[in-house]
Amino acid sequence: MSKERPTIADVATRAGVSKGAVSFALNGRPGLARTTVDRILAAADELGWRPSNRARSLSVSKAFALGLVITRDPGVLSSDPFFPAFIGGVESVLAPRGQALVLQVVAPGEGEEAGYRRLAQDGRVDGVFLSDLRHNDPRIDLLTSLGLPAVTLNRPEVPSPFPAVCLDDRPGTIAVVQHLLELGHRRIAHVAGPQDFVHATARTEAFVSALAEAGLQPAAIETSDFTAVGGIESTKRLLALPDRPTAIVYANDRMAIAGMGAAQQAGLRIPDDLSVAGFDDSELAEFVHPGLTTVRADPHAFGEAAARTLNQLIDGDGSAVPDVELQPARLIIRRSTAHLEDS
Amino acid sequence: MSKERPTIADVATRAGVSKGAVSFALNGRPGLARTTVDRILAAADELGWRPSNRARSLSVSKAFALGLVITRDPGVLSSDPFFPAFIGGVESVLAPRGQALVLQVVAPGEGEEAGYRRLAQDGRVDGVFLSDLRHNDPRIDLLTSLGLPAVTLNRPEVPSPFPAVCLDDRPGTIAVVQHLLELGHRRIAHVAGPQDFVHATARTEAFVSALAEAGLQPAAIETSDFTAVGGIESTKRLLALPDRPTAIVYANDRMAIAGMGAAQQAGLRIPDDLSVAGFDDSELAEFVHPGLTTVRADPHAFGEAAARTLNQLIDGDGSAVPDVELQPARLIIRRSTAHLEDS
DNA sequence: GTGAGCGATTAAACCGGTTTAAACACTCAC
DNA sequence: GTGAGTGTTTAAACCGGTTTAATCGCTCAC
Repeated sequence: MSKERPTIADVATRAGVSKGAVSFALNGRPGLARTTVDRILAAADELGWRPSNRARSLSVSKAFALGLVITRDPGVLSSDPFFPAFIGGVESVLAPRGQALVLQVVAPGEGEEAGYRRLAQDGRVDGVFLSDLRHNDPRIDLLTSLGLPAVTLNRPEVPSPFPAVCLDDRPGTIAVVQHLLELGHRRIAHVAGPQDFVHATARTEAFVSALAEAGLQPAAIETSDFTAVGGIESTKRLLALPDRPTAIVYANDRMAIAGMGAAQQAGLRIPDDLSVAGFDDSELAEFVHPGLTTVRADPHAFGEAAARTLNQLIDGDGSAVPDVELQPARLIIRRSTAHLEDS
Repeated sequence: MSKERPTIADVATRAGVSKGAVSFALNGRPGLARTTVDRILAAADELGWRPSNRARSLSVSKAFALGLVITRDPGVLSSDPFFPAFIGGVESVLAPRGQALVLQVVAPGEGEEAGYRRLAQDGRVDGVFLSDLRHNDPRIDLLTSLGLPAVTLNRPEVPSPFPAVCLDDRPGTIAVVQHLLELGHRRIAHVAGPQDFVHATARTEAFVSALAEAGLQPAAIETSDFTAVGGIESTKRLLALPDRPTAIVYANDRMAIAGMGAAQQAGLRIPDDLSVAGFDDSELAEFVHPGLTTVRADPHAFGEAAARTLNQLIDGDGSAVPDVELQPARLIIRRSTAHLEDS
């Protein structure tokens, strides 16, 4: 019993055919007699043979892997509820197909471009996910010039050569604002994410337009950075305003939870003195005190759809792959938002 | 200007030598005249040639990649502060060496073994990180039989064929207990992680022995699951005890933050009525209200050390690779722990 | 009986590197 | 002038698959 794994030649010998025949049988190509195919598959089975990924990679010039470059500060990435679930969704598509996921975490600015370049030039992956899409995202041109297929998570405003998989954040944000309006709030502020991100501006615009719909202006808009520290600083500034807002809509849960902490620290009761809403429905949102009203998307489904779409693009014949529109995020009402107490 | 990337043959032609010579020059093998090496390297440079990973992989039977299988429920993985930073540390070692990181997220129980098996049989990786080490971890035998090199994060109690990279959680836990003792607490409870995890029992044992040192018994020990829901349930049970504990030490921040929420919900003030401590120093720990006293490790350094050690093992000549002991976790005191108010 | 036509099969080239063994050029000793 | 020895270089095999072009064995038509 040899320890070496069998090669295609071993299978060929055992089945009494040539290497080529085994390859044909394995890939289900026509031109082989049914009986021969069966004999070959049986022989492969008995030997426990599985084709070598490396050899296949070399001869067909494919990596059988997809890439994800996460451009974030590791500190910021911590406790981000999106990626783990997204990756889970991606894996659920890749695993049955025998594909792998290659992950890169790079700090913003430094090394992002190099990261994609390495992935492409080393032939590590057959395509990549473009997450955290930015306005005029330079990565689109970069990937085009590298010839690396990609799928964008959400849609860039300029026409892009890549299919987009979209999860619309606006309905959720609009629902938050309407919820607060129904509770009687009129001075509503927003703590936004960095405005170079497409999803951040989408939330901000939805916030503004939902208010406009009701004939109102934002009490204030703070542009922050999705981090806890950022959330706190913005919250402090908002609370120091002469006409303090009665409700704050945060662009993510992390800023919301941190902001809630800051408000409580400042002696405000939530939701009595201040209503707070987040975005993401991260695990802790339900369990902080008070439970955070927020917006829930489905990052797992996002990952599945993105992986499927990217594979379509890679396997396809060059014809356009249609964009995918996912179920939009929806409002989850908890205890951090309440009826406005008349002052 | 052709679009095809140059191959080693192109370089050889341009430098007027054979393929073999180019290979020798690139890998810095002796036996080539210095002038020839220079000429070859110059030619490679002019053509912008980089050796094909796929071809190299096939001929040297290496993947130039490491694998990480995360066995967790995607929901539980969310907001885990360890992995993003750990992965960041790993990448910082892999990137300069041109290695990639292959990630797999599998749900507990189902598919874990298959995950490692795939990684090994497909030859995707040259070694893996064994995280979330369990007692009598079946993965150790599995990997041994698969012939896949590995590094364990923390040390299994039975002798293992793999080097271990360890970050001792005990000093941090002991420091928490001592801190609470100094504050006058005597009825201290513990919410532990699942006791099949090595790091979970390490924290529990440290908790018990630190109390024993002071001649005390734990007020209670709840075995939970590291999740927010679990933390809440355990907290409720602890608060319902006839002799309610005055302080609770949680095995991670997530349970601590959720537990704090539950206690507040129940009308308790923290830290006046109940002191609370966590473990991890996740991003939110500093910013929830009140700020969470916790224990900070350095997952980034953990990742670096693990990657370096795994590479040593892979590149090595079969001689044993020494274990690595990292700087232990240390106490971060915030507002959630306070002097015991005499009742 | 011969050649065309067709399905089944195979030999060999190929992907792009690494590696081994042999060949080569050159100096030096005898 | 020959042989041994040394330092360079190369041809060719190899890794394990895929793919192309050629071959083989048949049947069938004329």
